[in-house]
Amino acid sequence: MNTRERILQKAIELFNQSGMYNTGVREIARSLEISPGNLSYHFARKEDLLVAILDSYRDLNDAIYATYFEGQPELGRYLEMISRLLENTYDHRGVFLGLDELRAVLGTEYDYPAVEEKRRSFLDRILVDLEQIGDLDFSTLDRAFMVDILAFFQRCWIMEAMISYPHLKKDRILKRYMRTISLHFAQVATLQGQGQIGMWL
Amino acid sequence: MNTRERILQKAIELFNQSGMYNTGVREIARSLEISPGNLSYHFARKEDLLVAILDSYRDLNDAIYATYFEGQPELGRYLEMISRLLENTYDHRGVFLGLDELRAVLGTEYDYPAVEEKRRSFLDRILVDLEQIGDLDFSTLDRAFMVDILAFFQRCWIMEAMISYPHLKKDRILKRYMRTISLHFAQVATLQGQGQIGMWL
DNA sequence: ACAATATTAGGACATTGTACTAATTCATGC
DNA sequence: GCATGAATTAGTACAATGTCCTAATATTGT
Repeated sequence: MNTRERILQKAIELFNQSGMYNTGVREIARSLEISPGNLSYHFARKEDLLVAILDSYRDLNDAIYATYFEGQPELGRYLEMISRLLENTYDHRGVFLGLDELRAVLGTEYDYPAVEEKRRSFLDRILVDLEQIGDLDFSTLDRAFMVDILAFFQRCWIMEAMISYPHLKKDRILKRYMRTISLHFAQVATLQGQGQIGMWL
Repeated sequence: MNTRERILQKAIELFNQSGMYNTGVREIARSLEISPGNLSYHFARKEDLLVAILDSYRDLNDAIYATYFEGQPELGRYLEMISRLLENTYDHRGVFLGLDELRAVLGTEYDYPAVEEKRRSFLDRILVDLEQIGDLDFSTLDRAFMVDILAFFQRCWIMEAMISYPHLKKDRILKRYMRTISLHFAQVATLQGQGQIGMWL
């Protein structure tokens, strides 16, 4: 692991621990036993660290989606994928709490609308497939509204989690929010689909 | 308006504009034409500003709830109240984006779990009333789950709004999220209730 | 081996939040 | 009317921060 990667790893760790604003670049450098100037060489601005972490987050997310799309559509598999997405978000939670900086970066270095659009189109495609194989049924609830709900949930849950349940362990938090999202799916699941939800409730 | 109130007002304005972390105490002082020392006298730490803004937010929220509870329960009145709650949140949005600081303050000066618990109990009480008068029907969707959904929404919408739609005007944003919440109510509204939702869609 | 490039260390700089002191204003007693 | 004490204000000092610059060292390619 080269220096750049070590810095990134440590930044993620410290940001998750105490937040972006409470973690100084000197603290990152000190805990890696490198000089501030060295850190500054690899990441000129603190913002660059944030962008790099966001990239890492997005790459892992993409890989998780890719694995799902390789196999057959199935509600059970989809929920499993969501749980991996939530875990990835949790592991990068530090950057999602520095909203002030995040806002500054979005729209410049990081193309957030594109990420958002991809998320929505993936969601829609997945729901269509799940309806086709008979796991879901959108006769009582508009599919577009379901996409809205899910997209909103996936964007925001980590913020609520860190504010409302900062003391809970990772497992408990993930379990809690997987339960919530499963309840949403229970609303639109067919009998066939219901069978694949039970384990998350 | 005394100096303390002027500072508070300006802090809310500047925090909303550029976020907590991008607004220095000297900038607040300069735009009020007072000395940094004077500001430091009224608010020793920047955190104290945040706490004061949160207090202002909570007081206005309480007043809005109080007005609703003075009258008769009705879905239309409730939605109107929600729109006022959303507006109040929007007007204090600056502090909700400084999540790092927010987390530090919550649990010490500001009793967030209490606020949260109050919100949930109010929500539950309101939904019970609306079911009783025949505007809502919770035979298909658990009322507790509806409380979860609404509480989650009210906590998080402003963060999504500032990240996803930073360019939109206040009116458009409020309209958008009132539509979303109305769609949630449409799921559990009786025919009698449906009539009071239309104007928000 | 040497030249060119990449990496590292150390420190300078402006800016930040905060703390301190002295000056000024204000309110309240007589 | 004025003296006294408290409240408010201004100005500045301080440590810590993010950023930048320069010189030294390590690495690479030929």
